[in-house]
Amino acid sequence: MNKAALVYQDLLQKIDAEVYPIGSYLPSEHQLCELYGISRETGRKALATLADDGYIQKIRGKGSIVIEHRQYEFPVSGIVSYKELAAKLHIKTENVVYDYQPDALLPVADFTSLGTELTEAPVTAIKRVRVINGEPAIIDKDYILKSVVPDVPKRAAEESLYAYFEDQLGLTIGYATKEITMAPATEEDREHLALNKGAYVAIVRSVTSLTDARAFQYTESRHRADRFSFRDFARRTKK
Amino acid sequence: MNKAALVYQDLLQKIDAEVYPIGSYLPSEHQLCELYGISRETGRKALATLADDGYIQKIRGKGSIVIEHRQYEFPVSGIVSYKELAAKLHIKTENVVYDYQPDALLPVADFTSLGTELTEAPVTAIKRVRVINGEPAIIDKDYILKSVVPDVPKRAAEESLYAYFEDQLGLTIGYATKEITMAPATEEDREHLALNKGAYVAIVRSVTSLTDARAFQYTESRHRADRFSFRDFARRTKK
DNA sequence: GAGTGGTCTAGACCACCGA
DNA sequence: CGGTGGTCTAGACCACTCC
Repeated sequence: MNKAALVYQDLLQKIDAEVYPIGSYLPSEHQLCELYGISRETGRKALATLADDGYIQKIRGKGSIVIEHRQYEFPVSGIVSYKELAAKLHIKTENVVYDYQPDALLPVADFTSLGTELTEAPVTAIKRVRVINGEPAIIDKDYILKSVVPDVPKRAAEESLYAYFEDQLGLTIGYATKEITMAPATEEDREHLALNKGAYVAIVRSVTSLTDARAFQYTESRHRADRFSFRDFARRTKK
Repeated sequence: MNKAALVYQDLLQKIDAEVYPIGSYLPSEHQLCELYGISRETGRKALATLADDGYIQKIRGKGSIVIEHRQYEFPVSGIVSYKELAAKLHIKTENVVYDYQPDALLPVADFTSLGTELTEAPVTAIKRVRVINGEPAIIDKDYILKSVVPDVPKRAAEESLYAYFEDQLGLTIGYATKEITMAPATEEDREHLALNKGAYVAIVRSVTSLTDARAFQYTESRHRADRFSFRDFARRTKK
């Protein structure tokens, strides 16, 4: 880990432990240099990351004040493995794979010099129900490009896909785009999520890419409306 | 505007104009120094912002590749004034204020050394319907602390609250936290959004703060489910 | 080996805040 | 006025990619 990340970790831990409670100021940038034996720009990088993540607000002429920050929450936020979240929140969870197709096809948009083009790409298709504390809460439909991950064992889907990609295959997840919409529950939703007619579901569609910018996974998550919650922290961009 | 922001703007404009199309590489950091007459760290800051915003992916040893990025979308994304968005998207929009209380009270969580405490704070309370292309789409309920903004003219609510805060009062918006949930439409929702019984609404609750970390506005937006869409770009955080 | 991005430094000048 | 953060520089060393 680099110096800036170490300072970030240390400050964050001290914020959580209320060494620096909400409303108080962190040490000044000059003080951080002395405290950690770093240059000012390095300390500033740590502070910038804390600000990006919503933990502090920097105020010119005054200092960096600790602000109320978002908590870890369930179940949609950034790119965190479902299993990682469940472990952090001490939630009993289980994945039930109810459809597994190791050789499926998915229409994929290709960016060519002439524009977008639709082609069919070989994927592994997996449908799972996330059972939280004994109740079915989410349906996940995953489509994983075989050109990047040739084989996804059913066992990996029952455990954690992310752990399989990162720990077993050594892939590094880079970024994802997500879209949240909502719609009336379908027959399939009602069956697997134990919903009544007229119920709604929140739908989260996401495309996940590696750090080398290869998109390799498309996911559609369908959440019970009464269990769905999403939190976001946003900064005002200068005009 | 600072140099990094200028370079950011210029690169972004060239990405939009497909001078650097999706899948191509931006000039290297060394080349950026010569092109813009800047130091490397300044160029890196511009690139880092582009990466944060989801326009490029930096690949060590190779360069900065342009990736498919999220478009401007309606109606919830970052902190952008509703009016700003509508103008950018060329949408005909109108705000109908159907409730205006210049002297209301709102329970507010106070962070004291002993923990959180609930107190009642004087606010201006405003309820509006956002009419998009002639159809009511969103209810906004705004509560603005009188300790920060003593007076909110009804006229400002009909135009743009953000424009009033920033342009008229000289306040600078810093950041906001948002939470998205969904629930069955209430009687009030059905009346103002022209919904049937059994319909659902998406609810976006947000707290907005200034750059000096003073929270001053609480907003609850209730969206027609069939019109609601939210997009997000997230990077995988290193473990 | 040449070129790329990743990290870090030491120092400079500026703008803002508060006493 | 001293202390704070905001910006920018020129240079160094490293890790990685590709030929």
